[in-house]
Amino acid sequence: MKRELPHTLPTLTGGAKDIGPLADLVSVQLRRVDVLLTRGFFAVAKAMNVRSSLIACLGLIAANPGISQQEIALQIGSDKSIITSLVADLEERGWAERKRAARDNRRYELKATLEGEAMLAEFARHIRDIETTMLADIAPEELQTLAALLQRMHQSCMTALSETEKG
Amino acid sequence: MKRELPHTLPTLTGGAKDIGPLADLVSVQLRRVDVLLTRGFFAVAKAMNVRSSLIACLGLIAANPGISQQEIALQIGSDKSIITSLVADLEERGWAERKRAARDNRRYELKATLEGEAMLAEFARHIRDIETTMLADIAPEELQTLAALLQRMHQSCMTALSETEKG
DNA sequence: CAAAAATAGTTGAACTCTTCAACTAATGCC
DNA sequence: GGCATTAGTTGAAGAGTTCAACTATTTTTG
Repeated sequence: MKRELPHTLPTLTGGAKDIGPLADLVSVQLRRVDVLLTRGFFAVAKAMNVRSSLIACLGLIAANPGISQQEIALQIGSDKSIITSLVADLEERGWAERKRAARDNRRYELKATLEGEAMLAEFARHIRDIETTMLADIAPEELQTLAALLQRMHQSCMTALSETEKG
Repeated sequence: MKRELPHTLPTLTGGAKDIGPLADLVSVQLRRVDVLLTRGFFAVAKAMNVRSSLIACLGLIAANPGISQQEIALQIGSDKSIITSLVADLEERGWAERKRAARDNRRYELKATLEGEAMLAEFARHIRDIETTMLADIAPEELQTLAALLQRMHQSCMTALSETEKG
């Protein structure tokens, strides 16, 4: 039996430390929480014996049937060669299928299987449980506010990035 | 000159995709934004020729003079062996110093040099600029609300984790 | 229409980062 | 004094990423 959590947990020695002169940066604040929440994500992934990137990949496929590997790579922000191995893995596990696109024989059209969908649902359920525990002190309305804000932040970032790209 | 951004940018093919059945998870929403914001962080780190973890390490040292490598490892959530190489790197660059603790000759007491502090300040300035651009659509009050909420979320996560640990 | 350019996907090599176990040295405890 | 614990170092093994080269297919274009 391996360790359940990917990192040694911060043991809060002497309470929370000052995290330094970068503490007022949004990206630092965000990451600080993300690191903790992601522990849960990794723990579940490990318990279910999958790479966490596999989940992200399958999630995209389930939500966008017919998506190509190239599009997944762009969406996830990784190299297409990585998607090759992820999709192969998904296929072996019977969670996704790929068939050549009718109109373009280079592309694969990916879709999730029923088993894949079920697996995603189970995964999501576990994560939800962990998040409920971890965010016990935060009111549901606050989480809704957060979700809406994060949504707009994502949009704002994407806009800025795409302008940088062409500019 | 290498690429400025660590990943190929999502090219928004056909607008934002549905990210799937995990979309309502807080950790997924958070990570989605974090990934984008972190691009800026990595870009600056690369431009200044440092590993981003080096910055995190130096930030902790600057904020907590006399901190030990062990404590840094706990705080960052990585293995102590990694801190060894990070601190060695910081020392070579003249950004931090280590001397043995008077009361405990096993520990190092780390502190940032003036150059280290200056470097951190410059780094923070660059990130702030990027964040300003990326989050142009978000009002300052909203970012303050976010910061406060993230602060409480972090606290809530830490509490939950420490209970899991002893329970 | 044929040649050239671009796109989807695969493969493998180099690189980085992380994890883990083994080791030294110093401290604390009975 | 002997034994367990803690701080730090080192190196090997493993996972993940980047990158370039390659095949096959489509699109562009002269």
